[in-house]
Amino acid sequence: MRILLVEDEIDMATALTAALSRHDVVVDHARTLEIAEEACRSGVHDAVLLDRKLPDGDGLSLIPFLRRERAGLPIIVLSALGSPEHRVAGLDNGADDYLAKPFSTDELLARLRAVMRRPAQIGQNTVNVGHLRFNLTERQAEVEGEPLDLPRRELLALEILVRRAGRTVSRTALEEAVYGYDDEIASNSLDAHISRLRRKLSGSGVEIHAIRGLGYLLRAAA
Amino acid sequence: MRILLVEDEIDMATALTAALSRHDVVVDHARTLEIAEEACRSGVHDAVLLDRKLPDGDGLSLIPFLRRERAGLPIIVLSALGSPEHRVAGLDNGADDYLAKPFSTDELLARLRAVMRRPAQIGQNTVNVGHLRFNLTERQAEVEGEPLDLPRRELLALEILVRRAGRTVSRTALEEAVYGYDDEIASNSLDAHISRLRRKLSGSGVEIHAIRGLGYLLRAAA
DNA sequence: CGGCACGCAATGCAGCCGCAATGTCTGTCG
DNA sequence: CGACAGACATTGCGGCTGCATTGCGTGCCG
Repeated sequence: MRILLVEDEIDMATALTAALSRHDVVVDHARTLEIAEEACRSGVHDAVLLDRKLPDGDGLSLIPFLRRERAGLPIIVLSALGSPEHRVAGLDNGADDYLAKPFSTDELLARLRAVMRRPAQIGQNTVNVGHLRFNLTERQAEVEGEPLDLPRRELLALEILVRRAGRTVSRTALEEAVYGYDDEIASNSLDAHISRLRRKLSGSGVEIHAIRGLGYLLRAAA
Repeated sequence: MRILLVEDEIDMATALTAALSRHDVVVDHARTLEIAEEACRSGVHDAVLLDRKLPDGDGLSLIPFLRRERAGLPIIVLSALGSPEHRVAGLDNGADDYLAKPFSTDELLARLRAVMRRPAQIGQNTVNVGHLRFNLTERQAEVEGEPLDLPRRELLALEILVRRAGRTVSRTALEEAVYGYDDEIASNSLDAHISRLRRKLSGSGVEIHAIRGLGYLLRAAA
């Protein structure tokens, strides 16, 4: 686990870093909003711990940026401003949790864990099923790190199946995704693509089931 | 928004219900773990507020059940036990947030909002009966997490039975749902589907009763 | 021109489902 | 109380539909 700590007081930062390190959390430290923005761009962090009183503004003002950059990134506000009004402000500005200083390190860690265990890969653009990983933005599939080159139609079919992994996808929905609206296909060529996909996915821990009369369904192999 | 409040102190419960109602939150109140379990099965709630000291045990013991029943359902623990150790215990038992009494209603509401805006609870339009879970939007049945693949007609029959779980469904209503309006069936094939369904549902804690002359009824096994 | 993608058709196959035969139960009536 | 009738349960069979797979031919691209 690697987190970004946005905090200007050095003592606080070093103490927190030490405490978190003892629990195998890697901490990157940013002293200002500006540095934090920069650090966040790397996209390597699993969560953000955010102080409010910073040299260049209120920590809360960073949240919209974080949400735009990395929707779903857990954000916990750490602040000496601990009144209910402050807490509400923090949460309603988009933070996932708000912890008033002083706090116990154990509680911080527990809240980190709580916030991290929510359904991770939503808002994130890669989906894992079995040993298959599918990057939705780059439209790239890989099996156990090995990139899997697929022809266009098969890729499109796999994409929609993966997007709705574990749920049945109707045949028409698949056809729409694979062929688009323009050219309608009057044969079983979709079945052919599925067939080839299956072969290429054998051994990836992923199965494509046919639900007779309803469509197809992709899921992790039993 | 509709939430389940698990709390045994009547004063606390009524005060909370009143406060939440003013913000358009519908509150269902359960006084014990047992009642809470039952209420949760309906699957209508968007979040759970959980007290710890309950007549029949620690509220935390309900969390595994909730997670099994409705993964991703937001859970906020409300407790007079407010030490860091207690908080850590609550969070590490699977709660999404932990709020020590006394707390401000505004903060509770803010935390509710925070916890609810997390990856839009995947359209969980799902009904639980016994160990059977039926996802109405995806038309997918599963028993204790294990997906249950059903052929079309059986699935349609199960769907309408589940939608009206605990109430009898007339034979004609079933036929309409299963066969549609077009082709009328002149035999007992519906009975056959029910029969096969029953076999596949054996051990799922669900029974399909025949109400002689009236129709069928699905409910949790005794 | 060689390779790849893909539409298409042919063939094979599995399983769903309608159907009917037979069994079981319940309520009613003589 | 016994017998019958009607309703539901269960099971096997078979046809037919819909999916799987493969091979071929065409067109696109390098």
